Amino acid sequence: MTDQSRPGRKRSEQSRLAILAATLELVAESGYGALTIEGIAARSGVGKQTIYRWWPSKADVLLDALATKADLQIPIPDQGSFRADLARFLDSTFELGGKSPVADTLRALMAQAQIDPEFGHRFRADFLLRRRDALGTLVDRAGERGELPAGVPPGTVLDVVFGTLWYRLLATREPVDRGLAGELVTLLADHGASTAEIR
Amino acid sequence: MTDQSRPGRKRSEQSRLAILAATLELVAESGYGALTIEGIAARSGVGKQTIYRWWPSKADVLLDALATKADLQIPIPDQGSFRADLARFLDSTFELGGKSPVADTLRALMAQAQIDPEFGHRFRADFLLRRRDALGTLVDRAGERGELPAGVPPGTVLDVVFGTLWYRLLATREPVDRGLAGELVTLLADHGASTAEIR
Amino acid sequence: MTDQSRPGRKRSEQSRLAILAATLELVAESGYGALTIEGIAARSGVGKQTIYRWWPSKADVLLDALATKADLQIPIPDQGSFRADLARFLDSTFELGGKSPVADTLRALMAQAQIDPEFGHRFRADFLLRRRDALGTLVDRAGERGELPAGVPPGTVLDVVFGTLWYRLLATREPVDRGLAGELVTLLADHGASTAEIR
Amino acid sequence: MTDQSRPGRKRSEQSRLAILAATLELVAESGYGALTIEGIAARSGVGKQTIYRWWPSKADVLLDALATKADLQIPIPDQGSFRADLARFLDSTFELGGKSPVADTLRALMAQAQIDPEFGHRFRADFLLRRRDALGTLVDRAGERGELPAGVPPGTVLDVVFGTLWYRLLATREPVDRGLAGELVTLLADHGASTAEIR
DNA sequence: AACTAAACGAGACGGTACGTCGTGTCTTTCG
DNA sequence: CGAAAGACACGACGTACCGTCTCGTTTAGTT
Repeated sequence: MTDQSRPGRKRSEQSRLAILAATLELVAESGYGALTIEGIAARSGVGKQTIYRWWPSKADVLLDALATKADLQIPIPDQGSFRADLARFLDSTFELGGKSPVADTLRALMAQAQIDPEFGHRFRADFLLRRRDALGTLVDRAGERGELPAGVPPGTVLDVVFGTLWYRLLATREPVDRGLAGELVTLLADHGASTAEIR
Repeated sequence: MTDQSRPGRKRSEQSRLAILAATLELVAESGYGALTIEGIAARSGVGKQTIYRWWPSKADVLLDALATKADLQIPIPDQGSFRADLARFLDSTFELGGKSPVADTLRALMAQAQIDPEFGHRFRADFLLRRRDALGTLVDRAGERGELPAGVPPGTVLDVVFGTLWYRLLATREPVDRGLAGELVTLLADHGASTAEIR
Repeated sequence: MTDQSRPGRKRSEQSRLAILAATLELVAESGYGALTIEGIAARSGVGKQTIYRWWPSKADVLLDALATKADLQIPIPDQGSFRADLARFLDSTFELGGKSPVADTLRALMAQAQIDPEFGHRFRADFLLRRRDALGTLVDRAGERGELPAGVPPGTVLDVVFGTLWYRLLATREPVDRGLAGELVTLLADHGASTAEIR
Repeated sequence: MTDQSRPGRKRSEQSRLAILAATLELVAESGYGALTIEGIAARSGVGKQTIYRWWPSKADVLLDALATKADLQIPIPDQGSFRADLARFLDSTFELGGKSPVADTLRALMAQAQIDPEFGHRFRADFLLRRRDALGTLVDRAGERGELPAGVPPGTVLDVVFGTLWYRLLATREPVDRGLAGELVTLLADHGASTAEIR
């Protein structure tokens, strides 16, 4: 398969982990703006070439570090109602991504994705789209059940949810927490329900 | 005040405009990632010091260039209903910021605001908050009239609107156009109305 | 003795020759300054370790290549007179070392001998001294016959001969040919003879 | 002329001297093989660019350092006889170039001239040819007076002198001193004279 | 009109990081 | 166990920009 046994020394898992750990440390200490390949190599006791061999940019290292450290798996709940499913999804998403170390990293990655187009493609495909698809499953189910707000396509519902989340991260820096989750649920999932009740 | 007549040569408006023009040209040609103070100085035929004298960073130059070229003024409509006001606000906002040269610049500035904290403060205060406050006026009026969705504070309405806009710019790269405007109006302004009508 | 049958795979003569051939090719194509162990290994289809195992430096590889390709044996003539012996020695020496591919290599080796002291020792002992000793035999014989210029010790005669040769190679880049050979013979071997004739 | 006043900051003489001094120190401490631009910059407290701006290679820096520190001017004696002039020329030449710090540097430069063809041209034109021309003046004068060995063109006399000097420096590492000077005078300048006296 | 003060272009400066190349070593698989 | 393949830590390369600092020049007030 991909793991075919070739001649030559194998990739050092020890170096890989040292690089990812050093990257997170450095970002935590001095911020993404001060992150350099040179610095990662020095901190992790690794040659620069070893980094360039396996990652195309420092942002990719950071994305890998984030994915390796924080398990970014997204549970896709199925509790019968969009209201409940969305609430649970937002709670676990905000729990993971709303707090300082992870939130800071996400901000930096989204920023770098704007500045470096090649990384932008990778970030969208490997990270943003995955999470979007996870929520997309919930929203599609809700659509089939008629639980979505009228006149708003499913894709736009996704944009509203993730947009609000990212806007708080990037622009207002207000907390991304249960309060916001509740308000989004109210906006997107309660209306249909209450309308139904009215009928 | 600031315009006090001091001895010495005055700031050269010609240089200022050359710098701003060169900045926009360079971003359009090669993207923000390739923008350098060195390059701006060379393109505009100006000494580097002249740039450092008047702007704290290249992102500030770009923000200035954007503000000088594109009039970023936001009309604050008042047509009696939130539905109409929001629609008009979104139309003029998307008209301005949804198209390529301006949208690219906004992306870059939002990115830089994440990476350079000092610029981040200025960008939020000088750009993001101004636009937020403009919409805030509409939303506050709507709130007094009871036109907002129940259970969603005004601030969150703002987050939803701008969040969705920015998310499309930054993450999905789907068009930010009248279609999206209509959907947001439906989501945020129709519900209360129809509810009111039902009653 | 050295050829004793030891356990393990034997040194590959094929690899050895491929390395030496690749070395000469690369020097001919791009000059000694561009010669690298990495390049030799790539060109010859050999692992770097195989080179490091058998030669202490790239200059040693080149010296080996030169010795293997061009037979650097020096005939030591004995025709009864210093004049005739020196002439023949110089002719065969210049024939071999005065022309482009060999001369270029000799220049590079002499250069490297200055920069890398360890190779310098080997180069002097294995190459320079051998040739010097060959001529030394002739000069010693001439000394016993009283054919050397008065007041010039045998060692200095050697320095004059090889010095002039090397100086043309290294500094003036003028041809090292029969003309020069004749002039050296005149300078070093004719004087005593003509003086003898005058008496 | 060349000193035309151009706009912009002037070259820093302080940096120039610090670079040249650091270069000589480093060569003296660890040898030319360990000399790096990086090291010179670090030792002299200068940016690397400042070195690259003014010298094309580290060998050029070293040549400049040698020329600036040791006055390499060559007095051209004129005492009426080749014998006396040559003796004086060799004495002052050997005095300057035969001793350790200068001799080591000369070895390195001659070596680098073989490996880097571009530096080779400069070294020959700026250093070797100058010294050769100085002695050439003496030899030409001697030629007009009939003081040169018969059958040996003036250019070859120069090759013999400098060749012997360089050969001792590069190959045998025997001292380059008054003894050698005397022997060269005997070989090249006594013969004609004594022959003349005999007649 | 002379003087002072600031902005200007040009460009050298000390730095930092870049991404690449080559070194010599080590590890793995194959013959 | 030699030899290919190739990953590794290391160090230097030469370049690009950074932000600062002279320079000599130009342009305004202020004496």
